[in-house]
Amino acid sequence: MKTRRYCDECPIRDRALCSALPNPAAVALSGIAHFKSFPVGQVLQRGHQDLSWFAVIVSGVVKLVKTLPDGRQQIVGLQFPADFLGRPFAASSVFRAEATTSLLLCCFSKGAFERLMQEYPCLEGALLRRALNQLDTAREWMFTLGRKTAQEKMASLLFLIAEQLAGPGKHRSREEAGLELDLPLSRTEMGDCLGLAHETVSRELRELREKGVVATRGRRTLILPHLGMLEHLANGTLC
Amino acid sequence: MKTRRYCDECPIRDRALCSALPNPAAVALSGIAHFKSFPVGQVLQRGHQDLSWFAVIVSGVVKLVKTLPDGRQQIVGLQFPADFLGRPFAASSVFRAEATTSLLLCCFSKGAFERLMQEYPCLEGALLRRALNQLDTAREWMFTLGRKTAQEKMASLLFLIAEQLAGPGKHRSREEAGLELDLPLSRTEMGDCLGLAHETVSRELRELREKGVVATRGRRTLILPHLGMLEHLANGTLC
DNA sequence: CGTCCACTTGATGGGCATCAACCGAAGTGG
DNA sequence: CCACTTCGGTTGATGCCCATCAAGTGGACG
Repeated sequence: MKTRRYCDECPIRDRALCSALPNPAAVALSGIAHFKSFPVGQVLQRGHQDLSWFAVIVSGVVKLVKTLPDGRQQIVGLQFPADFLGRPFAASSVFRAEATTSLLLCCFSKGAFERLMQEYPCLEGALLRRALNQLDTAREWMFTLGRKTAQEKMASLLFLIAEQLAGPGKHRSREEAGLELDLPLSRTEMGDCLGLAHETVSRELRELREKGVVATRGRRTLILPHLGMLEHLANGTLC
Repeated sequence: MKTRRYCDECPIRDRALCSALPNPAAVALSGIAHFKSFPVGQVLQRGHQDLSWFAVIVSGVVKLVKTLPDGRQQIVGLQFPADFLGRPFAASSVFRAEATTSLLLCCFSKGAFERLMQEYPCLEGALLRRALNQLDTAREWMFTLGRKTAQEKMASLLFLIAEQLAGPGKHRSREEAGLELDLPLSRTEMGDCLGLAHETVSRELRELREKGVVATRGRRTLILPHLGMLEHLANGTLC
């Protein structure tokens, strides 16, 4: 479950937090890191409970969820490989964090990480850049939630997933036959991202299939023959 | 329009960025600061255009807006006194920033501020704390947009505004007769915050008035006789 | 082979958008 | 100072998008 690894083999070495640090800080960081793996559905953090670790996602996807006592749920963040997990400067987070796929994390203990932050202030700078990017992403998503139609929402989500999982440098498939990827979310989880019912997700996915923008194989495999079209649908710049 | 002031008189001195800095950094920051005022509706930043300044809001409210070519609009952020404006580490912002009230800003030139960030790394830490709080706020709002009813949305917005404008230490009114404040937003702007039509905002406001949770005087004055009730309505923990 | 669960598909209804008319306050020009 | 315009806001009528309820399907797994 808990192992040390050499950073040289790390698949996200080029994009993760550590890549943004000058050498001494990166080496110090690697000194306190441990790899851990988790199964699908593993709860990494309960809401309003304190948090004794930080981590970087090596592979897999994590959802950040807010739930109301009456059962209403909304996914307020998706974290992909190279993203940072945890909430510096707060004992707890108000959101629940849960693995939507099997997961490999590069973990740091809260104490050790914070000591490192004091020693190497550049770490704060690197975290700031990431936090600001997350903020931009969250705000873009607020538009999606508030103003887009169900179909535009679905297209937006699929496009976002495609960008993250098969983005620059990660060609999981031959480009010609269309991009192919494994969906890291169930229909219900997609609905929770978009403020939609899972039935609506299913229906809109069918619509997209009938439009030829999307194809599916099984429940979790998605084929995107025309990313440009998908992006236009997502942004309402078509029709 | 552009004046220097002594920080001692600054009404947000206790909460703004500068208050989080050790003395030398705070003094250096004050050295590059200039006060500027702007009228209602002033556009501070066009989307996708570069940004040559940073600022802290001294008084007034700023909205961050995303607009689609077809006219759909969503307010993705509200910035209140003591909040930071600007987007470090990016030449431009994708969002438009506009004053929803008359405004007083404490401005810094981008270059001078960035030089200061290199000299005093603690500045980055202070910005990181603020960015993470903004991120939490944005994510809470994503739940509101995705899963709440129109009435809960209205209650959430009024509660958020009340917290910001009359929060800890800012008693604008006698507590007994109910909290009283000036709304910094028009009906349409409230709709743009909530993903609602302005007609719906108007109707839900009437509902809240009829429930006795809210009273109004004129178009912009809001009276909140029962903040606790409002909070419960906002969170769906009533009914 | 049977059970379970994620997913799909259909039927119905409600919440909110949209369109339209009206109102009052603030500003404008004569 | 008053008619006119403008604009933000309110209220009503209508309809559509999507939630909800319900039933059915198929794949995964014991």
